[in-house]
Amino acid sequence: MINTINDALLTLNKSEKKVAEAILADPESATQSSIASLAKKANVSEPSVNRFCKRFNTAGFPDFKIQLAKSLVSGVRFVNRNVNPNDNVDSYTPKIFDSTINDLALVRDSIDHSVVNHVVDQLIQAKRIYFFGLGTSGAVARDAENKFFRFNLPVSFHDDVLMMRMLASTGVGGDVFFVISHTGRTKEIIDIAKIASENGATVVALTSPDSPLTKVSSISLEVNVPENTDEYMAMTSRIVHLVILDVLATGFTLRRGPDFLPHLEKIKSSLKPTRYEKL
Amino acid sequence: MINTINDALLTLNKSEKKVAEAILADPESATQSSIASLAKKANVSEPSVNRFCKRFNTAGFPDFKIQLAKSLVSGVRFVNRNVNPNDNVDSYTPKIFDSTINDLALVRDSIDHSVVNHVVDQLIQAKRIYFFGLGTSGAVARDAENKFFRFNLPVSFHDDVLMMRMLASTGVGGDVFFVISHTGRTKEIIDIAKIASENGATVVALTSPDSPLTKVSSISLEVNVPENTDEYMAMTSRIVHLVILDVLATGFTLRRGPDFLPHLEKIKSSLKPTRYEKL
DNA sequence: AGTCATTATGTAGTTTAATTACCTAATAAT
DNA sequence: ATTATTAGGTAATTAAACTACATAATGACT
Repeated sequence: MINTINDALLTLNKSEKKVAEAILADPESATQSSIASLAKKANVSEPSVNRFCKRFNTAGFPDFKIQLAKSLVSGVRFVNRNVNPNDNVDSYTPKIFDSTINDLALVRDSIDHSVVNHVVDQLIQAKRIYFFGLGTSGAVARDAENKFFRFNLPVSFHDDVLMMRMLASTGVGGDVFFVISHTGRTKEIIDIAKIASENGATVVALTSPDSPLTKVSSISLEVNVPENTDEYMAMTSRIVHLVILDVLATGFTLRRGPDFLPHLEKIKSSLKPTRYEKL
Repeated sequence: MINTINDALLTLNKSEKKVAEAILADPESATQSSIASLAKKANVSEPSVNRFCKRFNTAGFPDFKIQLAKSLVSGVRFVNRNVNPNDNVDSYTPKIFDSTINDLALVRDSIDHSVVNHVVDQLIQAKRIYFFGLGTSGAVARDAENKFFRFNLPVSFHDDVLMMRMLASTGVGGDVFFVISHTGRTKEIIDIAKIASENGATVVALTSPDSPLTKVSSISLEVNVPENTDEYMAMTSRIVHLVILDVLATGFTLRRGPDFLPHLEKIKSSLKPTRYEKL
């Protein structure tokens, strides 16, 4: 809801914009105020508030309040301010969390489930899976390896472009090259994806929409995370990527069916002797 | 809310009980109906509904509806949070996102800011930073390296216990060993932290509360993420760890002050030639 | 630049919803 | 059985929300 309002900000009229800003400034209190008090706060008339509500496919103000209240529950909180030089621990800590949560919620609501399903199809059929990533995405690829090796099939991650290139050139049908790149514009990575693709291997891209990487891939999981314009704010795309890999791993496990669970349990319990018992 | 109403059922009057039952029969529709229609449905008068609402510490019927609506959102998400064998893409995808978001929101609201600040203190003073982690936490450590090397000080990550042990044994004051472990019970890791600590180095732990690791560390960032009991659900602690490292990096950048920003910009732009231009 | 069309916004009135005050019925205790 | 007390409903009041209409602002086309 908050995101919807935020997105609509530019398309709104002057007074509707005022209403939007009044709500965004303190969404929680908006859910508890009357149409009159909100109108006053936004310096507009009551019907303007009412029209604003109807614009967002709600029956009216009370219904809007309920929708808004609901949307606030999920832990998603709106961040209208970026981290700035005057922030202290108490202010920047929740900001970082909120912006991450916000991005996750955005992707949760926009991700194409059919593509997810299609990628799971490919992974299930794979004879071998390679996770490729550079820099930050290298850490994501590493995490993916750690997750997917549990499925009892040859999995590896690589963050060395020469290695990637060699592997891509020896790729065959049945191999899945899972290429992770935030920008999708890294030349080396695109080259490598192209080589793998030309060899008949399946190339799955986890990247941003309409990037050059998507054009040389068999399937693309396109994630639209707003670029961080300010220097202080962290890059959240890698977190979103990790969660998407969790989703894929879950889809994979479900496809494998319940007979597969003992195998996972075995891996889990293999670590027991390395740890101190819980009291 | 639903549970509260359910619990109160026995203590309620006859007509209030009718109201309660009418709401429990279809809570979702209750949030969308007027006091009149709900009264009619429960075969009571409107003031009875109103009295019912006030009994639950709400301002009145509209406020009650909002509270109820809120509780339904979180309730539904919480109860159905676990992935089960009957889930399909459309159901497991938002579940994974939601559980991650929930955990992030929990930690956001519970993390001790003074500890965060203290850790930033230590990192700022560090002559050298080592990030240690095994398995999944290895990927987190790797990501941390990628983030902190930008601060122009010697940073490395390690996922090899022998290497860690050797580095810990040569640790001195001014070194910060940043040890990441979800459980905080891995014997090797605890040994290593102890060695580093005994050598006078600073040991920062990113782990779960009251774990053995916290006892051998100088400072502990304690993260309480519910253990994943079911086999399907992914481990979200590593995501929380990554966000906490984002928070620390942000704190670090802010401490360094605005004079440091050009340095970060330099690193950022160094990657330009590796990428295709954005159209 | 002026006129007309269109959209935006506010005012006032109407309707609907919610609350309060009060009264009657039911229950329980003496 | 009578009275105190609580429960519950009716009706009146108040407040909130919505609608219809009027005016203002904007923009397009002479």
